[in-house]
Amino acid sequence: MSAENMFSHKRLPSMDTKSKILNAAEAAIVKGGYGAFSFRDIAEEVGIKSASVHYHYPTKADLVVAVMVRFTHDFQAALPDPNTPDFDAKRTLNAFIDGFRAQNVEHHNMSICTMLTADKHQLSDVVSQSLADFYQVKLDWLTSVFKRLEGGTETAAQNRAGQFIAALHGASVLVQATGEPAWYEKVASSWRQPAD
Amino acid sequence: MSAENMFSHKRLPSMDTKSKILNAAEAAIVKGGYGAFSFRDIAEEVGIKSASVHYHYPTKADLVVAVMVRFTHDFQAALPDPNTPDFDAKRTLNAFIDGFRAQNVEHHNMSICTMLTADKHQLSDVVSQSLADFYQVKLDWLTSVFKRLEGGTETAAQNRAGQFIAALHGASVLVQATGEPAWYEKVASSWRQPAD
DNA sequence: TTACACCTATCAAGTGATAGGTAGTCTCTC
DNA sequence: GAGAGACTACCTATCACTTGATAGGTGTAA
Repeated sequence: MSAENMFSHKRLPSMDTKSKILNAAEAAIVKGGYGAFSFRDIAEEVGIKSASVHYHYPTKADLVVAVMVRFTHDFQAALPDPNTPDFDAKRTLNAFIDGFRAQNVEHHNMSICTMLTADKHQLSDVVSQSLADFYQVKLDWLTSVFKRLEGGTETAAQNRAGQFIAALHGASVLVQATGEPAWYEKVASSWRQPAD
Repeated sequence: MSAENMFSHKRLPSMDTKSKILNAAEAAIVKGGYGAFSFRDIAEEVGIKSASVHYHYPTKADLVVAVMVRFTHDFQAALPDPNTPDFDAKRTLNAFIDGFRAQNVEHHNMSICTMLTADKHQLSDVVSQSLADFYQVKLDWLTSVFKRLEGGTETAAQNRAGQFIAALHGASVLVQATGEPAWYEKVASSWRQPAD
């Protein structure tokens, strides 16, 4: 999978109900977090009744876990493998920066993981775990990328991965809070890799 | 005001009702955001009835704006002036990093501004504005600090301020999401200033 | 006939907000 | 200095509404 496709795992308009529910829930979480959407909101978006949403996902925790599991899976599937000979670390990192902006900043949103993290105190353990799992996947992959990019120890690469994630997430907070999308590039620019 | 006191604007235990309400609301927002607390929660915390909270702050928007206005005011009052001769930029920046950790990370919370930013889609305009105002105060001050610290153009210092804020906020997201407080220092370490 | 995917109807709990009452205190006037 | 009025800071009670969740019915397809 090419680096440009990392964030472009779009869904087709016509899908089964379960997927439509997950799509609606994912969009709702991105927009307002865990507490800001209801089963009725999701139901209306999908075109069914709220009881039918409960049929597919009995509780809200079930629903949100399912969203995070799918999100993590799709995210992971879209990432190029840093352990292949033709892996281009610089291009991949730049593509990641662009992808993050395209998915979050340009849609005037924060990432689904930042939103759920903010709501962590009201999440059940299963949901918290699915969130932590996603961050682990992301951190592990970025650690490999930075190891390819800069060499050094595992710990050093891990720290760089954390700093990188923090920068992008923090940048999207800044954009949201100030309403000035330009902040994203100002923050991300220090992480952009020059072309060979 | 010394750099060490930037984040230590603590309230005394006995205060008037209005302040108690603001204290309770601030703590509640930090814990769960805009949607995760009710007038009844605040009332119980303060020891009055919910109608009495409405007496002091008619609507939820009024209450949250008051919280942010007080927070911004106290924050601003606690910042040392970067335009004095004896201003120590290095020490101030390190103290800021420590203060941010003490107030947020060590309490297993994210900052009140990150929380409200995540809820931005459900905030009324006045609340959004009070949030944006706070970020402006913070960015302006940090811009001055970085100008003292590194020199360069206004724009360069502004970018550095944004990168710095993003790093700290992103770090606290990472800490919350993973449950590993160590991430804060790993991210913040790259911003720490060596002693003279 | 059985499983599936929906539905209607309803529940108890919690929400922000309002109306209107009450005790205490302050201030002005005679 | 006593009484009247107004103001303050609470209260009880209630409103309309939304929430997550459940029970139980309906149609359809294998």
